[in-house]
Amino acid sequence: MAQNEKITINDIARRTGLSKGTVDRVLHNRGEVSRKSYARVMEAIQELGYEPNVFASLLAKGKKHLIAILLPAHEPGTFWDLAVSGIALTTDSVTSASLETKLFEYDQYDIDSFRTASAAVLEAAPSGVVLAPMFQEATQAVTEQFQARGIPYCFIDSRPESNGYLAYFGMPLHKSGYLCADQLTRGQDISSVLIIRVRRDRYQQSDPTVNRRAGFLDYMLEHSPECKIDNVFIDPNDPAGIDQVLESYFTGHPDVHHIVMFNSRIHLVVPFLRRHPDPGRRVVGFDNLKANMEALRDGTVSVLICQRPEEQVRLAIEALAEHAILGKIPPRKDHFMHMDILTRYNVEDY
Amino acid sequence: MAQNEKITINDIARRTGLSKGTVDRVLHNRGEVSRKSYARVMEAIQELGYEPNVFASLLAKGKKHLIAILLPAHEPGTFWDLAVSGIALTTDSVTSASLETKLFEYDQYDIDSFRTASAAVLEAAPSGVVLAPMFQEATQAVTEQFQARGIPYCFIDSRPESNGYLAYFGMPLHKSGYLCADQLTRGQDISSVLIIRVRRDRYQQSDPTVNRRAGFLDYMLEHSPECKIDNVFIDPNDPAGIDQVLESYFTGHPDVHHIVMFNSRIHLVVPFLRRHPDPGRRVVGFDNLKANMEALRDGTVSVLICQRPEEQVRLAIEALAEHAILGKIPPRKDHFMHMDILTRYNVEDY
DNA sequence: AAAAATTCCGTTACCGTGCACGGAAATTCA
DNA sequence: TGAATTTCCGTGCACGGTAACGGAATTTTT
Repeated sequence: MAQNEKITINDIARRTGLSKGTVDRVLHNRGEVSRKSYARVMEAIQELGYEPNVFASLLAKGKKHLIAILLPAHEPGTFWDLAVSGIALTTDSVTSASLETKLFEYDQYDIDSFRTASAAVLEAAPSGVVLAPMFQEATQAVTEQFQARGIPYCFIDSRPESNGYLAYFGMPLHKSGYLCADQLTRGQDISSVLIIRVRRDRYQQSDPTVNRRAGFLDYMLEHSPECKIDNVFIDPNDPAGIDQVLESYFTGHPDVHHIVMFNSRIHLVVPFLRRHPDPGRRVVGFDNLKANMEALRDGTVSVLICQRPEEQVRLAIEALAEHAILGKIPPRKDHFMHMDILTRYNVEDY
Repeated sequence: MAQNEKITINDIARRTGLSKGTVDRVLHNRGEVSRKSYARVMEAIQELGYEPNVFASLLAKGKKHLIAILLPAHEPGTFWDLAVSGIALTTDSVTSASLETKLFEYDQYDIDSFRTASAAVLEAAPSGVVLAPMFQEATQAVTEQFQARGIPYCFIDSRPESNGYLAYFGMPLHKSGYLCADQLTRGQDISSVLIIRVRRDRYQQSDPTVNRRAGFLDYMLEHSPECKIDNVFIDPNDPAGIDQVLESYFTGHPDVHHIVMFNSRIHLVVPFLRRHPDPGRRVVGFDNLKANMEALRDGTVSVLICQRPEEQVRLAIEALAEHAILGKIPPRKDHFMHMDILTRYNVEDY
C-alpha cells in the first residue's frame, strides 16, 4: 500500500551488495551462485517483496510462446467449429502479443490422422497444448510424450482417467444427463421417451454421451421409473435413412412424444420433426450449433443444454499462457463449467 | 507469415532515413514533424506493417492505469457483492501488471453518498470508470464530467438513455421478464400469479425491474390473457412485516400458487415459503445470490434467472483496459449478455 | 608451490519505446 | 543580409530484465 515504488532487481542487487547478474541467476535458479549469495538474495527478495516486471521480462527474452490446439477438424456447423472459434477469444491483446496459437486438426473418425497431427504438434515443440481426448490409447501415448518433454497440456470437452494434465475444462457429463431429463420431463411423470443415438465406429473412442445417458437414466429411474425408454440408431451421413428410421418408429409408437439426443446432432432429426409436428412433443438436445439454435427458435427443439466450448478453449489457452509466461500453475485442475439451459426465449443473446 | 522478424520503429527509421525520435512523434502524433516526413513515415508503417510492441511501450512509460469502479456498497449476500467479486476476475496477470483497480462505494439509497463517491472518483483521475446508473440525474452529471475530462466509462447492469459511454454490459431487461414468465408458466396456461415488489424510495432511481415487469406482462398478455396478476409490496428491512404481508395475502387467496420477483431479493420471502410448503407452487426470481441459490437447491425456488454480474464487471474492466493501454475502442457499445437459467440441477457448478 | 581447473560473479550489450534536450535547418524579422 | 525565431529532427538515456562473456577468486591437481 504505502511504498508506491516497485522494487526491481537493481534494488535487490544494491541491498545484497551483489550485481543484478547474480540476482537474475538466483531468480531463475540457473546455478553459478554460491550458497551464501543465494541465501542472501532470497532473503532480500522476501524482505523487499520483490515481484518481477512481466513486461521487462517479456521484452528482454522476446520469445513468442506457441500454444498448439489439437482438435477434430472443424467442419462448419459442427461442435468443433464452435470450439475453434474460441481461439480467437483469447482477447487480451496484451497477452496475445507474446502468444501464438496454432491449430492442428485431424479426422475424428480416423485414428491415423490423429497420430499424424500429434506428431506435427510434437514437431512444433509448443509451450502448451490444448486437446480433446478422442482416441483413448493414442491420446495416452501423445500425452506421455508431452510429459516427457515437459510440455503442459489441458483437456477440454472430456477428460481421460490419466493424471498429468495441467487443467481440464468441461461439462459435468453425468449431471448434464440428469439436467437433460429434468428439462425434458419438467419434473412431471412421463410415460415414454425416445433416445436417438448415433452408431459409433470401430475405434475405442472417448464418448461423452455414455455418461450423459447414464445421468439421464438415473434421473428417470428416480423420478419416472415406469417410463418406457426406447432407443433408435441413425447414421449422420444418411439423411434419407434417418427419415426412414423415425418414420417407422413413430408409426409403430404414436404414443411417444418425447425425444432426447445426447450429442450435438439433434439438428439431424429436425427436418423430420418439422414435417411431423406434434404439439405435445418435447425435444431436448445438446450444444449451440447454428442449426440447433435455429430449431430452438422455431420451437422444433424445446431445450438445448450448452457448455460454451469457446470458453473452454479460451480458458485452457489462458491457463497454458499463464503457465508458460509466468510459471503459474492453476489452483484447480478440474473446472466443471456451468451448463447453460437454452430455450427460445434466451437464445438470442447467446 | 513468411518474414518472421517483427519490425520495429528502428526499421521504419532506417527505411525513411529519419530517426526513431521522429517516427515516435508521428506514431503519437504529437507534432513537430514536417508534412513530408509525416507522410513518409506513415507510408513506411503501412508498407512494412508495423505494429508497436506493447511490452516495450508499457515498460518505457511504466505508468499504472487506474480503473475506478463506482458501485453501491457490496454488503455480503447482495447483488453488488457479486459484481464486486468480478473485479478479482481480471485474471490476466500480464495485463493486470499495468492495471490498478479501485472500488468506490456508496449507499444506493443515499444520493449524497453517491455524489461524494463520484467526486472521489474524479479526484483520483482514473483512466477509466465502471459504473451502474443508480440515480439518473446524478449519473448524468458525473458522466458529463468524465466526458469533459476524456475519461472513458462503461455501464453495467443497466444503462441510461445517454450516449457517451464506451460500452455497456448487461442483461436485456425486457426479454428477461419475458423469459421469466415462460419459466414460471412453462408455456402452459396458469390462472394466477403473485408479483412481490419492493417499495422504492423517493429519489428517482434507474430501476431495472420496471422493464422486467413489462416483459413479464407482455408475455402473460400473449400467452395467458386470463391470468389474474396480483401485486404485493414488502419492506426489505422488516422480516416480520414480510411474513405478515404474505400471510394475509395467501389466506385471502389460497388458489394462488405462483410467485415472481423481479429483483434479486427473492430470498427475502423464502423463509415464509419454507414454512408454508405448496407442491403446486412455482417460484421464479433473479440473480445468483448465495441465499437464492440455497433456496434453489432445496426446491423452494424453482428457477433463477442470472446475468453473471462478475462477468459484466470483468468485461467492462477489460474494455477500459484495452482502451487505456492500447487505445482500442470496442466494436460494439452494447453487450447484451446471455440470461442464465438456473435450476436445482445446474446450480452446483455456477 | 605453481599450474590447471572450477566455481562465482561483475560487466555489458541488448530488447523496443518513450521522451527530454539541444542543435541544425528553414523561416521570419529588422 | 545578418539576426532572431520557429520548425524540425537526431541523440541519448531510461525502463527492468536477460544472458553471454570473461575475469577474479577459490579449489583441485601435479
